[in-house]
Amino acid sequence: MTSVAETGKGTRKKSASKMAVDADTKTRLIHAATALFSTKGIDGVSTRDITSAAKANSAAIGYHFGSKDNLVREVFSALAAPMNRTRLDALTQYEASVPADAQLDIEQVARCLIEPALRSASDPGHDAHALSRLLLLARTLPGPWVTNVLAEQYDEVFNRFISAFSRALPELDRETICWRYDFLVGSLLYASSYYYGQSRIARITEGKCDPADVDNVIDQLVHFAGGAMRCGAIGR
Amino acid sequence: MTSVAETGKGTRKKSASKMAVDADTKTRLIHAATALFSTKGIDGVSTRDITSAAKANSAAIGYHFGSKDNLVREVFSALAAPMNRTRLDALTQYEASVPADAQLDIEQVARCLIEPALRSASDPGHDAHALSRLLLLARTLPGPWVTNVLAEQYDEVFNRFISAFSRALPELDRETICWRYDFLVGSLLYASSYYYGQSRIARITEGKCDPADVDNVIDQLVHFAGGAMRCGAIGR
DNA sequence: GTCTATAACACGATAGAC
DNA sequence: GTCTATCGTGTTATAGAC
Repeated sequence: MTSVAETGKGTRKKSASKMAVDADTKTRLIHAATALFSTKGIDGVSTRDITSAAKANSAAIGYHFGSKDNLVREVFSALAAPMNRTRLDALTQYEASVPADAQLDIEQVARCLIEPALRSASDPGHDAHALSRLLLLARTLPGPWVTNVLAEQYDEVFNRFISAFSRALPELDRETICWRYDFLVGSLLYASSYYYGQSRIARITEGKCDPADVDNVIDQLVHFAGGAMRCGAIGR
Repeated sequence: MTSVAETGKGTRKKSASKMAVDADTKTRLIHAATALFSTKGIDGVSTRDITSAAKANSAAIGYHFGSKDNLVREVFSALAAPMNRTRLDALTQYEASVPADAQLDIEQVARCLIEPALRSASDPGHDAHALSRLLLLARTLPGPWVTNVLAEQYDEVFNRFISAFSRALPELDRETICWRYDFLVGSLLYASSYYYGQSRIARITEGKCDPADVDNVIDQLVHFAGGAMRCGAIGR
């Protein structure tokens, strides 16, 4: 762990000295791609845009990733994994703070899901700023890169949060909870889209609803989620 | 076509006889573009894809629309206008059925918004099947075509439904209602995306939640909307 | 690993015959 | 109003020098 263990690779990587100190080409490419995808989409960015932004030559993507599509896959995974770890950690921590036989609080559970997403989506300096847009793209224009990657990154989140909501809402059947969870994800992604392009809601409400007040958006959405989840199942 | 009637070319459109019986080129282009955009996005479809699907020659889009972007605008408007007319008509009709000084029912108002969208999104034979995807694209990748067109088509819907929800929820401030309305739009668009590509919710719930049962999806979402709208404002 | 150069093709737009 | 042909530019991917 401390010494040689990590260097053994096909051709010996970087002699274990500087990791991301001055960012090697591959890392720069990933960062540049992330930033560009977040503002122009995937089809809207060419490999040349990326390599020139990363100050690499135009063949670098082919060399390091094989294809543009593989690059997209790596970018997406690199964004989704830490975001979901944050969510799951927050949920774990909250669950640990509640007695084992007690009900969970719906809003607290919802907050574990919502806050990390909106917090990073609203921060242009945060890498995960791009993530919600990639997720919306994955939903709207499923390209080849979507396959498996979405499932790998999100199935665990789904299962953990469905369990938590079930524990918060013991009287509600699982099917209803799954529907509402998914609807909530839609609201969350949509709200994340406030933070690129001009947001419609600010214009149409003449600034009364201002996405820039992130804390308020989070509170509003958490409350929205609470009300939606809490109401009784359909009697039909 | 038996004689000379169809040969008149210079000006003089179609001599007012057959309108869309055998679909002139311009109409065929719009239909082909709608279908293609709905499955491959806008950047994913070339003008040549459209003209060949419409069995027109490759210069037809330039001639009839001037540019690809104008075509996109026309496609979007042609889809959004009737959809929103349906929604507004449904709302008008419901409002007319309620005494002037009475409260409106939240679920009924929500249903006017939700049902037309999901009903057409889930029907592949319906032109507006493509609309929700274009709307998601407009949110994710705002291209030049978005400008003004979104506002023209949706501002009235926003204002009318905000008023209706306000009448249904007199104790709630307008700002909160606007937030919740917008979150609800996110859920609705996301739910519409069930109907292209493979839907995640069916897989992950092992078929327990099946988008193919459109009536159920509508009921679930209407109920979700009711619960979310109804709960009290944030006390803070 | 980095670079130049280019292959091989797709794009939107348009000119001009019919 | 429809067609062919093509212009100019863009794309991804790759071959080969260093």
